[in-house]
Amino acid sequence: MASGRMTEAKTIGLSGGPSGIGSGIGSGGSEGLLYLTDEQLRRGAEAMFFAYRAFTADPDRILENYAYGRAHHRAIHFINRQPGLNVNALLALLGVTKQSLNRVLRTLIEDGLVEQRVGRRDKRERHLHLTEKGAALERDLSDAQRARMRSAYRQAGPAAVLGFRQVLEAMMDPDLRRFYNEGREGQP
Amino acid sequence: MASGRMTEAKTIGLSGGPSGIGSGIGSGGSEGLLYLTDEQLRRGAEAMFFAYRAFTADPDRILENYAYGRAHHRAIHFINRQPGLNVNALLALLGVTKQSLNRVLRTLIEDGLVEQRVGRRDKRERHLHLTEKGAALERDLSDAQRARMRSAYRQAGPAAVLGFRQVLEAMMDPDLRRFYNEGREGQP
DNA sequence: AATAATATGTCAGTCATGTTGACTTTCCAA
DNA sequence: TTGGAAAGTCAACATGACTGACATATTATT
Repeated sequence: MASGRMTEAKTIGLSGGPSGIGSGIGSGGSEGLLYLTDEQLRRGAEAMFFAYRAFTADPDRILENYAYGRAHHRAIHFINRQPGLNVNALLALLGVTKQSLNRVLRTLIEDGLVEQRVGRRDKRERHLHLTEKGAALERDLSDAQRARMRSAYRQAGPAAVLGFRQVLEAMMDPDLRRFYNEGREGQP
Repeated sequence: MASGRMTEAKTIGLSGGPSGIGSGIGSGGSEGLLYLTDEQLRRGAEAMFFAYRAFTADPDRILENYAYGRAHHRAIHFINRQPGLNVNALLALLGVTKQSLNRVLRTLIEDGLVEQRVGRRDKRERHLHLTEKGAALERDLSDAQRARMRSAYRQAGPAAVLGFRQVLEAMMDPDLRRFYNEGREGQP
């Protein structure tokens, strides 16, 4: 029982009217910059919120059947993406403390989803790998997540997808953007 | 002290090499659907994760100075967006239980950021409004968030922004998409 | 060889935010 | 007048963050 989402929670059904907050933009000139108005940006933020919720909902549902949560999913994702990475690297990607990661990692190792290998060059390091069992869960989770992504990509089309990724990339912290783009400088 | 993020947490500094997971796509024909490969979709998911983290980081930093967290931000956002909405409507937008919302809402009301007005037609309903103080915090928070969004939008350009929003919209749950689009069927 | 620094792991305590379940009060509507 | 809806509350609990302190290997430096 990891999450246990949405049982008492209400489903939608609004009532009120519109609001009208949006206003001018700081940086002068009217050269077709309507997409930069406060209102447009507020809408973008709201879209991020709603989309992210949907984006995490499918894997969360799967995780409920295990004793795992979103934190486990993230760890599994990055270990799958970069097999053999060490704990510090994973820590940096996840942006949490080692105490927090440790709890997650311990259960994954105990349950035989993740394997630690002592570093050859530096024996202090533990290199992380998914076991076959771990890889199986990873596939389950990312299949579920990809299903929604694929459907959204299809609906929006390749040009939109390109823009989607450009904006997301521009939003990231530079260090993470670097990691995100690792080994594929060519493709946009 | 709401969040208290990033003090012990590490900064980036990776080591390992690339992985190479991506594979074929389920749905046959090679009609320029390279953007739908598993690897591309995995990358999209990762981009969502990194971008969302950056997206919430700025308001989180502001919230640290108050006794508030992200949950308060979300409540304030929607009350600002749709002044006068009732508790049930807010519940549906946030997707949490009323007990969970209540805790947040109570502190916001006690601290004088949110005002409840008894419904005129239905006196059971409480319509929620931001006070001047609440509106001030909302501006602070959304200014911070918008700064990053604006910068990302500028870097990516109007065409990318259009695509960005199309993909996010396609990812949302239908009910929330309806709310998201409320009162602006015209504009894309 | 001794010492410092690094990588990892762990214990203990706290906090924010989510959850269930049970129950009350107020009020609308059939 | 009675049933149900909207709101609010109490209590208990889970998860995943956090801090601080400390232990153990192992590598790097002096």
